[in-house]
Amino acid sequence: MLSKKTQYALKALGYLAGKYGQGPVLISEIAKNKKIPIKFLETILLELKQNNVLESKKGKGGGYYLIESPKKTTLAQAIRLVGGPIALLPCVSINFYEKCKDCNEATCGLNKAMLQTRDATLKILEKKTLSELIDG
Amino acid sequence: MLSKKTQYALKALGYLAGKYGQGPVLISEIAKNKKIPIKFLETILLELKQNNVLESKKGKGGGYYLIESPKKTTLAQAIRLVGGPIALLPCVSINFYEKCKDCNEATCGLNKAMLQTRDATLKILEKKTLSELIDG
DNA sequence: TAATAGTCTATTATTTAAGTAGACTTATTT
DNA sequence: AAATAAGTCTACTTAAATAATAGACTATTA
Repeated sequence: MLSKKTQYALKALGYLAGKYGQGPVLISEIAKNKKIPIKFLETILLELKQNNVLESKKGKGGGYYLIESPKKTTLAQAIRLVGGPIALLPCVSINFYEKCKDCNEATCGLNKAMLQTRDATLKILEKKTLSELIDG
Repeated sequence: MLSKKTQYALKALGYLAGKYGQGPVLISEIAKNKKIPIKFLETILLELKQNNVLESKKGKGGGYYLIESPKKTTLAQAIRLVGGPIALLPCVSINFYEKCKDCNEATCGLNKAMLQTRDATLKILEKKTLSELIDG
């Protein structure tokens, strides 16, 4: 299961995808529409900005907005940006890999099963983009 | 990512699958071989017993063992038994379903994407059984 | 220069993971 | 049959990670 943080990030990105090209969007607007705790959302958006997905503008008329077209970012990329592993186990994670303490990956049946599910999941998440998160 | 508890449960079940039909196995033996904190493992095995997957025998010569052949339990079932959701979001989980606060599932693109990944994952995990977790 | 809106730092709450202590049960030994 | 050893079972405590809150600070616009 994705963490709350990752879920909120995807929701927020989806909302911003729907407003792409229309200028900055207020944090408070995103929070209200997507029912996300505003202070938590602040830190998430800031992190997405530091990862060069979003840009922000301060002061009146400010807010956050997508730097690139929603079609340029895949869901797999978006999930990883906020620290969300996609694999079900660390030993089959590409970006959050950790070796198992107890098993030999070459012979471990669990590793094999989880590798297959990871590949199946990635096949989908690497095809879909933020543009598919737009409502309607 | 599966919780530690779920990961440990799968490891332990795999170990017991390899010893199926050979009588009770000590908690301490499983813990040592699978590098699982023994007290944490105790509670996990107890839960699996209460869910009618394992049986135990107390006293000297005691321990835990699988009730049924390893081929009878799928990985999907095993993961769910110890409270591990398989889906990436609550709104697409079969056993841990929760409605989203902010979206209409019929039109939500995120919901749709996550449904697809869940189905792809289940397709694999419902075919594999505990017997495939046996080492070697 | 006043109001607006993002940025940063610190703190609190909740959940999950791990560890500890001891009671209870069964089987073996004498 | 009683004592003891080997094991599970129950309750409680601590630690770490995740989630949520509060408030001061900085930049921008009008």
